This record gives sequence, structure tokens and C-alpha cells, in this order.
Amino acid sequence: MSVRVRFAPSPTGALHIGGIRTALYNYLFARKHGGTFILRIEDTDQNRFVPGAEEYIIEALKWTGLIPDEGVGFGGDQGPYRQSDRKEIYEKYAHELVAFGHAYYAFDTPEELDARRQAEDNFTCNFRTRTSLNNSLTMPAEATRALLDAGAACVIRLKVEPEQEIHVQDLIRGEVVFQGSELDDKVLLKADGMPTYHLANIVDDHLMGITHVIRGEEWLPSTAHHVLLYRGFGWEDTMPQFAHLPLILKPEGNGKLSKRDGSKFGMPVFPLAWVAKTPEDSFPGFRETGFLPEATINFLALLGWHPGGEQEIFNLEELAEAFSVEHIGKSGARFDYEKAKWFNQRYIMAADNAALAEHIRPLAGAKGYRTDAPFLEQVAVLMKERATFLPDFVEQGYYLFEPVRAYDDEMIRKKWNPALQPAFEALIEKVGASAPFEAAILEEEVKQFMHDSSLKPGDVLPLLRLALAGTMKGPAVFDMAAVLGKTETVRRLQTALAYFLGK
RNA sequence: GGCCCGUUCGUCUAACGGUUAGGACGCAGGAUUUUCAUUCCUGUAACACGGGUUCGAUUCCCGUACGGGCUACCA
Repeated sequence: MSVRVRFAPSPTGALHIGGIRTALYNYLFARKHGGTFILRIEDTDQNRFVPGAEEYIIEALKWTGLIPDEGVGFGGDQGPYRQSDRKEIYEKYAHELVAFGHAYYAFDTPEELDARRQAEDNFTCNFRTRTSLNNSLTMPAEATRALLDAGAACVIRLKVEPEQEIHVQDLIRGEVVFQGSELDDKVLLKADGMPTYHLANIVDDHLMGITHVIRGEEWLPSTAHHVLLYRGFGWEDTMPQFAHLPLILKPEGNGKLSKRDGSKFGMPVFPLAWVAKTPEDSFPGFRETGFLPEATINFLALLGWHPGGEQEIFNLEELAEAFSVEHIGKSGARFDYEKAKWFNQRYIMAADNAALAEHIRPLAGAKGYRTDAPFLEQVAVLMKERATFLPDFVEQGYYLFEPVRAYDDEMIRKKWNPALQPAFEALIEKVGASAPFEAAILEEEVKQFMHDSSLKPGDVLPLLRLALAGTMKGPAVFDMAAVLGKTETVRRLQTALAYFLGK
């Protein structure tokens, strides 16, 4: 049987970076086994629905290159893939489960249950308490019928039998055992007619032929209920295999990575920016911070998984080839932003100049800079070994696009000397006469000039660099000069000389 | 509180009874580059603790501690 896996997020807001990792592992598993990767939208909670969240999820998957084979926005013949479009299906199955004797109608209102929770410690709906609640188990059949016919608000709950052990074979954790007596009677169908996660999940996974459920560890405790549902429906023989992923933890301190950590540590924890009504609720993503999607994926893949061996850099195909559930770690992985930056730097360095130029174009355009490909490719060549993020090309390397904004006065004080003026003027003349204006030739000429005028490289080169870039950081001086062109180079030398003299 | 899961350098991890416990990030030092970065060397640092099992435990079992998750008509 061919592998079918699904990524099933809820459109309750921006998709967390941990969600992307879950999608990634599902994607890799599907690719590895020649299977199918499905996107299913789990929007059964109408109260938590957030407009734009579904679009965000789809865009995030597209950005990272984790393209589903089937799903909302991606076609497929096992749909609909949005749970709110499948409401009647769940209702039918829920009632069927009641008929089978594995579920029951419960008429207790949320308020009544809350009252019991207040009054009793550890109150929960289970085999013990259901005998003292209002449901089709405790009420005469006619009374239940009457309430149902009258349209009384009610939910359908799973009837968990206490005298049983539920064994879950987890691909990552091995066998996990739960006692039936410890499990609560989970709501399957809510009063509004919508299913809960538990019901919808099992019905959809079964109907969609899902073979492996790869999801976050937070689902491990409820997996026992899920097994009971498969059993109740008589689907246990085709029940998918489970793999519960370790969570992504905060960079420091306790707990799992949260939205707050993003602003707290000044780093993205979402793939894409989220634009909300207020700035406080908006935040940038990996994309806007200037991460390459390939680097983001590589970083995420290794957060909780490693194939063994000493390779660190993997593209998507290599990841899919190397992927195996057995190598997924069991413990939570701390989000290591330094490592994420390292990956990005590596990917920028290794990137094709033309591709980098395309990434730089919108950033340059936003600042009103030149955006022609030949020029941007030259910028890429000069800056790629110095950039951690994409915006670094136009921010750190701004002087390649516009005149020097500020000079490093400290350095000028060290290197400039009024006695140098004649030599500097002669140098400007020399540079202005250089042709063709190329880095290697220019370098040769300037070296000859230094030799002829008995000047040391340390006397001249730093000043040249200061004149062109204003700072001591940056690409080789002659490379910069070549990219700037003769006219601009000479202009900057003159401007700088005037500035030096004014000091 | 109850249930479930976990625990190797600061961080991500390798190891699947016998290793000088390996790699990567970070950090520190050095070389190259008369800038920065890159590159290349070197160094730093870990088997949570206590019992077993075994000729031998980081590795298997039990317990403790610590961490995490779940405990909604949320997913």
C-alpha cells in the first residue's frame, strides 16, 4: 500500500515554525517512500477561525517548497480537504458510533460541567461520572428520543470502557500503554454539529487512506482515544501508524517555543510575516528577515532529526533521500537561532549570483536603488561572503548603491595626514586615467603608484577604502572601485579628500 | 494533582554493551587576507543521579531528580 500522509493545521492564525517542521517531516516521509503528501485544513472550531490564516498556510508551504500533492488549494480527488466542508460526514459517523454502542448523547451544558469542575477536584467525564450525568446512558430511551426530537442541545461523547489497556505502537517512541480507566469520555460531536479534532481526524484519515500520522507530541495522550475510535468504527485493521514528534523549545528558559519568544529575542518564529490590525500583533517571518527558504528548511530539518554521519548541509532532495522516522529524536529541541543564521549564511554563500540578484532586486527597489541584473549580480559577488541575511546586501553594502553616508572618523584620524594631500591628488589623477577600468589593472597601477611615490600600502589602501565605503569593513577596494565605475570612484575620492582636509 | 513522554558538550546531535564518547553551531586562540568576511588549523566543553543485569554499561531494567506534553463542546 502506498504511503499517504497529511499535514493538518488549524487556521487559527499564523502557522508556527514548528508547524512547518511537522509539514516538512510529512513531506520528506512521503517523498522518501514515493507517497502522497496531503494538506487538510482543520477548521472545526468556528470560534477560533482567523481570516487569512488558511491563505497564510498555503503561502508558507509554497515558500518553503513543501508542495502538497493533494489538499486545499492543490487539487486531489479525495476531498473536500477542508473539514468545515465535510460536516455531514462527521455527523453521520458520530451517530453511527452511538448506534454501535461506543458513544452516547450527552445533554449536560458547558455551564453544568464547569460547575462540577469547580466543585470537584479532577472532575472529568468518564466511566465513573457519566452515570451521574444527563445522557443517553442514564436516561430512558424515550426521554433521550424526546430530547433529541425537540432539538435539545447535546454532544456526542466517546464511551470509554474502563476495563482495557490501549497499546499504541509509536514509530518514534515504541509501545505506549494507556489504561482505559484513565481516559475521559471525549466529546466527538459538538453541540453546534461540528466534530472535535478527535472525530474529524479519525474519520478523515480513514476516508483519505492515510497510512502514517506524523504529528506533534502534544497529540500523544489523545492517541489512545483515537485508537478506540478506529476500533469502534471497525477500522483497526487499516489504522495508520503513528509517529509523535518532539516539540521545539524556547531558546532559553522553560517551555515550548512561543510567539512571544520572537519579539523577546528579536528573531522570527514564523515562516512568513503576519500582518494584523495592530503592530503589536504583527510580526516578521523568516522570509522577511532575509532567510532563504532552503536554509530555513535545512535548519528545521535538523531540529530534532539527524540521519547520522557528518553532513550538515542538505537540500530538499537530499533530505528526502536521507529521511527516516527512526532517526527522529525523542526529546524536545531548543530553537537555536545562531545555527539558523549560520545555515542562512552558508546558503547565501553557495547561492548562484543570478538567483541572489533576484532576491536583492525587491530590496534594492524598495530603497530606490539600481535594480538591473548585471549590477545586482556584481553586488552579489562582492557581498555574498559577508551577508547573513538578504537585506545585508543593501544595508551593509549600501555604499555600492549610493554615496557614502558617514566616514569612520576614528580611522581617518589614524590614517590621514595633511602631508598626504599631493600624493592623494596624484592618485586621483592616476585612477581617473585608468583604462580599461578593471580591478586587476587598477590594483597593478595603484601598486606601481605607491612604489613610485614611496608610499606603503598601509598608507594608501585604508584611505582608499574609507573614500569608497566610509568604513573599514567591506569587499576588496579594487573590486569595489570596478563595480562603482570610474566616474563614481573618482567622484568619491574627491569628496573624501575634501572631507579629509576638513578634519 | 492525575496520566503520558523525555534526559550525551551552553545548543543541535552521532553512538544502537567494549570508542582517546564523534560532528556541527557558539565561544577562544592562531594562520591567510595590510579592512571585514571567507577559508584553514587548534582549543574549549557532555554520557542527570542512585541502584541493579552483565566479564563489561552512555547504551538494557528499576527508582529518584529534573524537563516537557496532555488533562476544553481548542486544535
